[in-house]
Parts: sequence; C-alpha cells; structure tokens
Amino acid sequence: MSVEPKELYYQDLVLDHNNQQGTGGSSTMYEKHFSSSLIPSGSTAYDSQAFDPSYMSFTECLQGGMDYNSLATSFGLSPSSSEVFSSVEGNQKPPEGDVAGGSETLATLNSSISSSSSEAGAEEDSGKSKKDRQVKTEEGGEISKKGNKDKKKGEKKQKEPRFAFMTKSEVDHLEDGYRWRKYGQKAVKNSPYPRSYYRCTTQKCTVKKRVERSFQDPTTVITTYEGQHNHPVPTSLRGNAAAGMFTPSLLATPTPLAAGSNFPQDLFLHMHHPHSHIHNTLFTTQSTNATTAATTPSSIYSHNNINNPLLHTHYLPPEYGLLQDIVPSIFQNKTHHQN
DNA sequence: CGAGTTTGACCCGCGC
DNA sequence: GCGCGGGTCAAACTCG
Repeated sequence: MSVEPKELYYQDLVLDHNNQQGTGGSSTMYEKHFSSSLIPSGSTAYDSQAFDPSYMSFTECLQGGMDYNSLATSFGLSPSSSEVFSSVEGNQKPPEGDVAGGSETLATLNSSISSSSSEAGAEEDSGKSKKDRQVKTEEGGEISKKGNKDKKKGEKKQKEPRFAFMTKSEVDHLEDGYRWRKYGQKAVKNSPYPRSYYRCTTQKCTVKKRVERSFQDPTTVITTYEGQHNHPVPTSLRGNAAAGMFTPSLLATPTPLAAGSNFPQDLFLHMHHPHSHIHNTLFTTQSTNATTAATTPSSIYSHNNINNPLLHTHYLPPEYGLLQDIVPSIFQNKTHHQN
C-alpha cells in the first residue's frame, strides 16, 4: 500500500544472485539504494546512511523525464563511485517519465546487470531464429543456429535497457497494469527461489520482465524490466485499479517518447496498487545510450510530489537533454567488473 | 475454446 | 572443446 515516505535511507546492498550477466554470473552486483522509512525499522536490508537531500529522488527523476543514467547520477552514483557498478547497454531511449512518485520507494541505482537479452527489435528476430532452429531440426536439421549466429556476428547483440527494482512484497508477480504472460521459469543458482520470465502480452510489445525473490531477503522481490512498452497501460485490465490510476496520466503524455517508456510507471503501479502488498521498493537501473528527451510533464505525477516532500529536492536541469548523452560514459567508467 | 501456466528441452555465451 | 548457467521455446496442461 502506499504510505508516504517520511524519510529516506541510503545504503549498499549486495545482490550477487541477481546479476544477470548470463553466465558464470560470478560478479557481484552492488546496489546503492534509497529506501523509505516504510521499511520496518530494523530491517536488515536497509539501513543507514542518511539520505542526502541533494540527490534527486527516483520519482523526481522520473518526473523530470530522467533516464536510467541520469537517474543513477542523481542518486549519487558519481563516476568515481566504487560501490556502484553499472553496465550501459542498449541503444534505446531510457524509460523516462511515466512515473508517479514513490511512496514506499527505495531507489537503487545499480548496475551490473548485464545482460543477455535481446532488444526489442532483435527479440522478434531471435524468436524467429529459434523457430527456424526448430523447424530445421525437424527437417533434418541444419543450420538454424547458423542463421542466428550470422545475425549476431556482424553486429553486436543489442541489449534492451533494463530497469530493475526490489520490492518488499509478499507476492512474486506484482500487478503493474500490464498483462504479462509467463514464458519460463528457471532455478536461480545459489537461490532457493526460481526466477520467472514474463513477456508483455500486448501485440508487438517486446517488453519482458523477470521476477525473482531475493534469497538474501525473501521478503524482497526483484523485478527486472527489459524493453519499453510501446503502448499505454491496458485500462481494461482485470479491474486493475492501478492501471486506472495511471492511465490518464499516460494519455496525457503527448509525446511518443513518453508513451513508449513505461518502466517507472510499471513500478509505481506496483507501489500504488491497493493489493500489491508492497512495502518497499528499490530501483535499479542500467543501460542505455539515452537519447531521449525529457518529456514527461512533472505535473502528471504531482500528487506524489505532494505526498513526498523529498521530491522537491531538485529537478532536472534544463540541459538535461545534453546530459543524457553524457551520462552513459560515466556509467561506462564503472563497468569494470563486467562487460 | 482461448488465454495463461508449467516444464523439460534446447540454445547460447562465457569461463576454464 | 566442454560444462555451466541463463534465457527461451513450445507442447502439454489448466482454468475460466
């Protein structure tokens, strides 16, 4: 439920089971995050350091149309930060805007989620190639893989921008206003909890998300979004109150850019959903070569600002557009622990 | 019957 | 080259 954040805490968290670099995932992901005081005091996962008000809150960033990278920067992930690693991947614009403020929000900027998946456009390709693979094998099999490889060969596999966040929740799959279809589940190494894979069921929407429970803190659900919704939140969703809550905002967002990036929105849908059981959420961001302009009117989520005084700490500088192009390089400096 | 889930098999990238 | 682990597919199954 949404509770107004009273104060934020800031801390480091190790999440090595969450790293997504595919294989060998042995690198550790460090996250820096902010958590609201909604977290029951005493919660081991979130402690300490005082929140520096000079940092922009996640919500604020989003409201300002901030992209992943800028977000990270705003959260104090300075280029010199040794605690936060990040990977900059994907060429897509970051999911900016579309978010309402985060009561119960813990923001994290992290990184290290590297990844393995394909980007939106590529996804269809990969899907196809897989089908090819199948067909070919049936036909006496040859080459299906080849096609795949050829495709990847020349160009590096593009990666979707990812956006991860941790949520204190009793339920694994959080309602976020979109419709998801589960397409896989895998056991996670070193974790008793499986990871579930979901795809947005909307036609042509290639957004995927992974949901897993933190083995370190079973009360925490880690959700990683990949890709960007190219459609608004389906309002007719099984009576989804959250969807209804945000759809108007979405519709009010005139720019295609905004319409195409709903991550944060998902997030907040989670947080505000009356039945979400969410106690706390922490954000993680990664990737992108942000080229998106700040497009989301802050007024869209003004109600959150009202509820959260911290959201007024800062706003995006007018030159944000430029920063977007700069920030990624900053992140790259921190990707030392992985590629 | 359509939509969504489960689950075993398979592919792929990466480290050794 | 091999093995491991993550990610995806798709047939079978479940549910409304």
